[in-house]
Amino acid sequence: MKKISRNDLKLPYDLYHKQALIAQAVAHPVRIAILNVLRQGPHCVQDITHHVSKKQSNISRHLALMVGSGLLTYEKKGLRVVYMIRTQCVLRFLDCLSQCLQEQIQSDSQTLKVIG
Amino acid sequence: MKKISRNDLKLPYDLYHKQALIAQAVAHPVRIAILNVLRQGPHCVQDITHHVSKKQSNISRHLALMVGSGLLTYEKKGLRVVYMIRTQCVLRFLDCLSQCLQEQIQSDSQTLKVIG
DNA sequence: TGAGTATATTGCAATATACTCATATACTTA
DNA sequence: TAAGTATATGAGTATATTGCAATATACTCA
Repeated sequence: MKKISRNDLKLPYDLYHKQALIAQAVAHPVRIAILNVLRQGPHCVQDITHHVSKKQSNISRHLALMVGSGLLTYEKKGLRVVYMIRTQCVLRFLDCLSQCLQEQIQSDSQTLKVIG
Repeated sequence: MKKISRNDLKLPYDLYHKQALIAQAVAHPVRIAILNVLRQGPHCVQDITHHVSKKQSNISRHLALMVGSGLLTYEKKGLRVVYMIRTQCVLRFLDCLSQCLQEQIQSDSQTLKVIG
């Protein structure tokens, strides 16, 4: 996830790199679980940790990563830090993933039919 | 829908894992570049390699990964192996990434306005 | 101020990923 | 069959990611 090539792909490659960072930020089961919690509304770390049932330090790391990638934002409320989804696109993204799975399953069963 | 006691996320977690695999398969600049080539239509490895300007072995591995994740499929045509996008969702996925970037930029400039 | 709570960060160890070179495989055609 | 071409793969190395335990930081309230 580094090196940039020299020719006509230089411009798009930079764009692709940014897009990859976003996809990467979603590409982990724990992070998807977190996003599905936050989809219901803002939650503090404690609540998220409880829902996802992973260690707090672990959750904290994943949250920091997603903030860094621009997927999430947060507000400090006293002791609590309340995380929330930053842009609508993240939700579309999740829906897109669901649809992908669906389509793959359909495509698979199609293949099965053809094979017999 | 029965209720699960302690680890209520165990079931979805399996789903999230599968979704993460799909996101992961897209989460690399070279793979996004490849997808944008294949979006124009089926291409053989040679062509893709030329467009993306990376080593053939490297491209080959990325292709194999995306086939494994169900994003791509291929047909052997003599010496050539022609790769193509398997399901429409992949294209929506790419569009979604573009939109994400756009929204993030908008959100950023919004923040700038508020601050300064 | 000090105890208590929520969150973030650090230092590992284990594992996964990416890249490259060299080589193997599969196919075509002279 | 031999030579040539397109693609895939093995092996080695470098780097990134993940999870956990321990610790640090930040905040609240008595």
